[in-house]
Amino acid sequence: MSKQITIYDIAEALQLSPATVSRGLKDHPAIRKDTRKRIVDKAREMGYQQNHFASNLRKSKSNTIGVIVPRLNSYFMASVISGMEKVANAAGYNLIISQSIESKEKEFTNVKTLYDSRVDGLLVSLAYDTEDISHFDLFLAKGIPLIFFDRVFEHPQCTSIVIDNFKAGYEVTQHLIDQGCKRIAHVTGNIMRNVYSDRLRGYKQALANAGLPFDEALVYYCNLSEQAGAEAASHLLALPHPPDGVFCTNDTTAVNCMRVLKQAGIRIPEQIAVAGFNNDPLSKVIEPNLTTLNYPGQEMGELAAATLIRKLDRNEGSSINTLVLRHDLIVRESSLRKK
Amino acid sequence: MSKQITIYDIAEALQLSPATVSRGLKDHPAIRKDTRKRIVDKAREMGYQQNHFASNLRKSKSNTIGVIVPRLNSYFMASVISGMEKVANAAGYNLIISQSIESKEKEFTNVKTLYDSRVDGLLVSLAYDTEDISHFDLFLAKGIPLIFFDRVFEHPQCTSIVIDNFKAGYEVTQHLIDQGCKRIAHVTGNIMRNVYSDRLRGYKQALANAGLPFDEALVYYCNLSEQAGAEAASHLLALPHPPDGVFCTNDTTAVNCMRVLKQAGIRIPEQIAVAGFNNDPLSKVIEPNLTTLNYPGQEMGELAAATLIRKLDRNEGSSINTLVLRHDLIVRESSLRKK
DNA sequence: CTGTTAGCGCCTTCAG
DNA sequence: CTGAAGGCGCTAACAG
Repeated sequence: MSKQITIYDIAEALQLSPATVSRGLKDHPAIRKDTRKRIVDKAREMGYQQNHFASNLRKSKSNTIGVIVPRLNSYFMASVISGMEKVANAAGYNLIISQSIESKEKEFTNVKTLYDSRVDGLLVSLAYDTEDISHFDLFLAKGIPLIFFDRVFEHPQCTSIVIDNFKAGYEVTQHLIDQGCKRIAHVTGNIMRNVYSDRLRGYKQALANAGLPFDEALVYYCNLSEQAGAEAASHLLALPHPPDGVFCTNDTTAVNCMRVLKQAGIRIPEQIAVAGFNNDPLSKVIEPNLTTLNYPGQEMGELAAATLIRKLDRNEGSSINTLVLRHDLIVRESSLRKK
Repeated sequence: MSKQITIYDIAEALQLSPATVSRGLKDHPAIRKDTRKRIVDKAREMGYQQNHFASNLRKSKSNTIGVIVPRLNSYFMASVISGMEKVANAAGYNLIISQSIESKEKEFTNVKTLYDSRVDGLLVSLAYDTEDISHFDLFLAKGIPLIFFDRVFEHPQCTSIVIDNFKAGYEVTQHLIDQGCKRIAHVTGNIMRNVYSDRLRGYKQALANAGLPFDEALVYYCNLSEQAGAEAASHLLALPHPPDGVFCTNDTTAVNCMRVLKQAGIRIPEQIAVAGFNNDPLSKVIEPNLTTLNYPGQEMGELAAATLIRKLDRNEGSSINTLVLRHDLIVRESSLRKK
């Protein structure tokens, strides 16, 4: 249990004042080059490590970033977190990650917890059923930066990091149309969330542009779980006039949808073409391989963290409100109909 | 920027001393029921929130747990973290997560960073190429609890949380043997890691018990990536005497192995049966569905966190050295040969 | 059962 | 360019 070295120990060893040592360890301009060097060298020699608590207490800053995500256990979210961790770590920040489990109540508790642990900023992807963001008010009121990613909320004080979900939804749908589909179903989540409403808009727009009718009966709202995918398939097959194409807003759902379709003896893509969303590893494994949309999770995580850290370090309220990442459509056999 | 309420404010409002308030906010026994209530009520009323930095500074404790994992972006690891987060959060601890990216150098840096942020304990799954755990010495020397999970290292001071990898490897292999396989290949990772060496031992033991010869040429060592799975398949097919069964130590590899085998026109499981490991969602999607071993990731995360927290809160060096979680074999079509 | 006191280690005015 | 001094908010002796 070796004793902790403090700046006082260094000061004593060097016959300096603690204040000077403190400055020497930083970038303080009013310190001579050589004394700074002596201080830094001695600090290393003695195995000094800063006590962040003392420093945080003094500065009221934690060097910690709070993260709230709906769920951690998906490939997409794991990639996002991985990206955030990488950037944050490199910049000397720590991440505190919490899961809302898709519930606004839990999200609310998480916000409070993170507030209490004095995070310097917040990176949030909203829960399934969050209606407003008043629970973030205590952050906004204090001017603590709040950045949304993926499932975002428009707010003048907040930056949003997204992909162009409207365009993405349009592209996927257009692709199915190009393959000759005339009745395209859409399996999606809670349209209170931008990601789903925007994709739905894109879907509708593509239909409209192609002169295809929009049929509300072909839109299936669910929680996008494995089971929901299977149920969606059963539901669509039971329709008086079943679809000849399905656009699911995530790959898990798409893949489970395909499974049930195949079990029902439907040929994919000849009878029903399928497209998913996210480019989950699943999409490369299902047969036929799933056409999907590449959602750059790692990049989104990196960008979100970098944006927040820039705000924190420069202490500036950047004027950027929305950052849109590039996506791309990945065409695979599940949607390639021989015309 | 509303002012922060401190225990002094509460003390003043209640005409008490800060010390009493501090005690009242805790479970301190020497406080009258009613004054405790007055304190708690007033604190809530004034919107008091504890300043953890001050408290940590005073107590030299951070209420933070450091986590080091090889990679975050797998379903398995995301489940583990999810479990840890749940337990830690409930117990008032925060997690600082860092990735070694399978490199011992990065792992070393992570250890230092976490040490500097004064985590109360460490949960670690070792990187691919870590040879010894001397870089954890500064933790061990200070008696900071260190718990390994999944990829563990035997050490008297550390608890390990694992599944019985020997038994698991044995069971998977035995299952393939039961299906009539005579030449079973094994695709695995760095056998410096217990998870791989134990499974290999189980594999060998099962072969031995069945009177089947062990053939080193049938063991393929790789990094268990998607690409490695594909390469393993090509390699095995090119052998003068190819296998009739393959046991891969993760599902990603197994699935990509199957893909290549299928492309080569091999019928699975008739010509070559395949089994994986982890019960990744992938395994239910590949066709035929992959026989695999259910690795309880979430439970492992929960158990690891709970074990650490128990140590921290009771401040006891429990005598338990290894905790073994239950696993089960999940049999699916990829291995079911009609005899 | 409650109050007094003395720091935890650091940073930041204010003075030299 | 460097030093002295005070305090961030909390807790744990030590006294009553």
